Amino acid sequence: MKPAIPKVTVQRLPVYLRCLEDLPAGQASVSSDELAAMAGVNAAKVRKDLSYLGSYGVRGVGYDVARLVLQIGLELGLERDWAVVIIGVGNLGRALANYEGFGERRFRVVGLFDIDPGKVGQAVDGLVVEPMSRLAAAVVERGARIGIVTTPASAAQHVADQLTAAGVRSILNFAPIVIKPQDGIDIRRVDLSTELQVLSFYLHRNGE
Amino acid sequence: MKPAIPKVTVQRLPVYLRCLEDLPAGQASVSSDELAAMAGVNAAKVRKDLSYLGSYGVRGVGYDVARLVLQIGLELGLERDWAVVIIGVGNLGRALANYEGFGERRFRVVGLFDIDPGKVGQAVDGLVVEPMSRLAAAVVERGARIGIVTTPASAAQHVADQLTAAGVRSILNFAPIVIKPQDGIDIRRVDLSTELQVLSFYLHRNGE
DNA sequence: ACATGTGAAGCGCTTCACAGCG
DNA sequence: CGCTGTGAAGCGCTTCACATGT
Repeated sequence: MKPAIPKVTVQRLPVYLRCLEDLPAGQASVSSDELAAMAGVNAAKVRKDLSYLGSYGVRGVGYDVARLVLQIGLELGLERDWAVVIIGVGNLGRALANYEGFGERRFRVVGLFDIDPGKVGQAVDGLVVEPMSRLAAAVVERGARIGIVTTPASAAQHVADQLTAAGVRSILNFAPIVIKPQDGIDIRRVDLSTELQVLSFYLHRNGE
Repeated sequence: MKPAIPKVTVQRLPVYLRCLEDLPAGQASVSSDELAAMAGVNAAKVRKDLSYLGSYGVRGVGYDVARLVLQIGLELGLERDWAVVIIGVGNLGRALANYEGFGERRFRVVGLFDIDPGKVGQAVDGLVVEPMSRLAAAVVERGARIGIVTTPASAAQHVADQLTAAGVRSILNFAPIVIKPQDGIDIRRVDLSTELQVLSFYLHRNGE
């Protein structure tokens, strides 16, 4: 059996994919050196990462771009659509609902939900905001497997539990709190304020 | 001299800080076990991480909450204001300009810039969108050291170079491209679509 | 000749396990 | 006794260096 792909490699695959798509249209082949420069990593890492997908390079030449794009897409499960629901239609939820980058990768936003009756019924990017009472049924009907949480911190754990109960298996959490996943549920956290604090640490340390 | 704090620890400090602030108001002390449960890590990691700050725990008791909050804040450079500029006033840029979470940590948004003349002059969260021609002067005048890039991918590298030339030392990049930093410049990337692709990988791998 | 693929060494972080101390 | 602080072991990722293959 193929060895499991290391977590860090999984996180870099989308980066490589993006770099490959940014290559000039006519370029059929790419070397690990070239890809490494684009992705901001070193060449050995590129080769090791790609080797987990199998041997798709040609010695003395490089990697076939089209084949590599296909293979990374297959590995990431991008050959199919993924239905996504967004919970919390504040500024950030609205921005994500409108974000074109999701559609490019076949992530379809199939539902927007908010607890605020004042927001329910509003149209956002072609969807109508629905009440939380509709969440469970909507997740099942529309086959959503991914939920994006953009609620305030105070609501995030409860919302994640509701998503999980409804059948969502993966959650992208923008709320500034650590959500405790139930068994088998995969949660990724994006904390905007944390990112700035990390930058601030290094500014501070470097004498600012 | 105090040993350098590992990168991974730096990334966890903001999480601990948030957990400490979420404790009940009356709670003066917290154990590594309790903090670990809140932060979603194990207790040994908490103790090791906090030991890099110095010895602020009391054996048999735990950590003094107020003292730890202060100490982490000092380490992260949060005792002062940080001026931040945002480049690219699309949906995401607008959402970030309105994001209250930055202000809580004394990150002040002091400028919004966009290349689109149609956006220049618009008011967003108390600020007026300015043209790119004002960027360099504004960064200097207002002492900005952090830039947030929410432009399309095609503009991001050029914008980052302009920010760097103007005196910004750290960049938070939301554009879906790897920006090459000039020497001494610290760049963090937040790629929303990448996050979903990582989730998709594990869904796919787990049989969906 | 040239670039991949890969054992093996190197490195940093995680976890263990217990000494140290209130 | 309870919980922190920390050497040391364990583990996974990175990087090297070169054998491999075209």
